[in-house]
Amino acid sequence: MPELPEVETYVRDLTPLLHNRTVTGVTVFWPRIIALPTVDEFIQAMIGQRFTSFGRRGKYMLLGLASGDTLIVHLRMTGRVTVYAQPVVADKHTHVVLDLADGGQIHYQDSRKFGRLWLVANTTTVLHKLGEEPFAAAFDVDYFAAKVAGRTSPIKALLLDQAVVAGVGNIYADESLFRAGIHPTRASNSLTREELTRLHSAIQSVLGQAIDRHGSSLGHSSIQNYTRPGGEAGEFQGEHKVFQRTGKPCMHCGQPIERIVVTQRSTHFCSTCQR
DNA sequence: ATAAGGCCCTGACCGC
DNA sequence: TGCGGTCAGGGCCTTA
Repeated sequence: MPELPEVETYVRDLTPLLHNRTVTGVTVFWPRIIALPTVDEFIQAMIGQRFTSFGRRGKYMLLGLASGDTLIVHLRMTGRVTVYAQPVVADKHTHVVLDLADGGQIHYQDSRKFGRLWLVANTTTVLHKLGEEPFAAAFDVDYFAAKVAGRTSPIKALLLDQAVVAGVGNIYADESLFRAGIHPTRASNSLTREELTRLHSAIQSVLGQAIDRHGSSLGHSSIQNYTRPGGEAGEFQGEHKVFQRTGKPCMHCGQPIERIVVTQRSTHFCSTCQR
């Protein structure tokens, strides 16, 4: 599942592959993938566009175009973007193909069809509800404490709320809570200032380390498993302390890692180390 | 205002 | 070998 570190890796890998390349044709096989504007408008507006800048906000990729518009891509669960040097036959999971002026192609593939593309003049149209970026100066302990204040839902649910902090998903929520020593079902407003400080720090350090290791590649299927745009696996799965380690010994205390469901999401933790 | 549940999708997995 | 049923999961929407 692409979360912040995986999306950041994607953007960094795509930058040299797409910089200054121009779109000359667009084919949409599954119209629902195009969130904005209409499919016909998307096709017309993308033709002739040149990629000029590359960024990320939360789990959204921001591909800036010479016109000033931005192509926003959210991979959700199973989205992939692959850049080919020559035209390639679209497979059953390819939903959008962009032809490039030099004969190359960009394929958007997504077995679950949850991902979306937007073409917008102003990115706030799509991003306005997001909370702070985890590495922004504005994401300090005071901001975090203010967002948590008065919230009774489990702290795990707050970490997954993109309006609190942008980019944390199921993997990095569990890993952050373990590193901070906090039980995932704790009521958010029961955390002390010291615990919030530990959790804030854990979020930044886990995400930073995961970016350095190009994200986490998990699962068994080549379709479901996240890989970088060039097909390489990430390396951070080897650093996971709890995520998908149910029944295995805690690396800190040796007790088996437990799995529960918190707000409809599988949650992994050590009941000895996390209180 | 927050919180909880449904929805979109389909590959993987399980039991028979 | 095949079939039906269940599950996972991000973010948005609806309902309480």
